[in-house]
Amino acid sequence: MTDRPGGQPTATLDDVDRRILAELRADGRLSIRALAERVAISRANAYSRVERLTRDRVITGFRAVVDPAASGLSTSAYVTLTVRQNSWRALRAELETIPEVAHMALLGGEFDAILLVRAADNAALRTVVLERLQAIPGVLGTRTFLIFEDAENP
Amino acid sequence: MTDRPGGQPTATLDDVDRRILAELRADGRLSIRALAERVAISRANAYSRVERLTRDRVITGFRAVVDPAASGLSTSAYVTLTVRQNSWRALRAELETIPEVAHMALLGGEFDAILLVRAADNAALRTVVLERLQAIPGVLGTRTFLIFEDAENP
DNA sequence: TTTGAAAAATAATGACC
DNA sequence: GGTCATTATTTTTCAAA
Repeated sequence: MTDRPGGQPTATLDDVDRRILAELRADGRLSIRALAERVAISRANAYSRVERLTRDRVITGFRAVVDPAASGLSTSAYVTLTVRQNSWRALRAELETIPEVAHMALLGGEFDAILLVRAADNAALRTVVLERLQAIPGVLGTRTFLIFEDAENP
Repeated sequence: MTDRPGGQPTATLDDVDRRILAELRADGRLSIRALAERVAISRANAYSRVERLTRDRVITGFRAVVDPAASGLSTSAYVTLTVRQNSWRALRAELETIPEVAHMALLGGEFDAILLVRAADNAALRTVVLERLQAIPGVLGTRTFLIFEDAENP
């Protein structure tokens, strides 16, 4: 059995665990009662499994999903980065200070990294790209792809 | 005041609303009590505001965040699509049937669309790209960018 | 909007099978 | 793992200011 960076052993999830995760991804506010009923296990079992999954960092959090447009973020874009070094840690730390960066990924291939950026409007997007991203040491270039429409799967 | 597709009027969010959204994005399981305390409003006020934000679809759901790697999805990639027509609705409907597609976006620029794909392993990713995505009518080509590491912001 | 009160549901724990 | 019982919290609604 291998270990993950967090130190917890890589749990082997059984079918019940997977069903619990599916239910909680669909509705993170399910009560333990309702969860246990849907997965057809006891409340105590549901309780201990959710606790274990949370402790082992399989479940990393519970979040409200907010509609970006409805909450004032009307412009979204994917921005690819070409960077000089392999200092992903430093780059990531830098990117985490930019609230408009919703998701970041280190890539293989033509682009070194790609960012999902959500901003209030085109001007704010422009500011993020030109004044924040291109100001980061090591960032050699950016390309911006405006998002016309997007959706999560579920 | 404009209307959004859903039919609800575009709510003008005040500062209290924004603080509520920030708290619930950080912890979607905050009790109304704790939320009211953190935002420094009454329970009744917190209750009615969360209800309104949910009714107006500013809050679109509550989800558990599951670590893809820890839950058995060890390979992630961004896959760009070049598509023939502008039938985004049909394409989107097709993509929604592929569970490995976590996020999809219709783009402007060199690529027509981009997908965040999370699969069990490289073989599963290959199957998704070659047998599911390239089998969709109208999809002319794909490019796959493997993700070495990724993170949400918060 | 706030505060207080109160009923119903749920969380959380422990004892025991 | 499951079941039962118990206590603490929270939700949810209502009334009053």
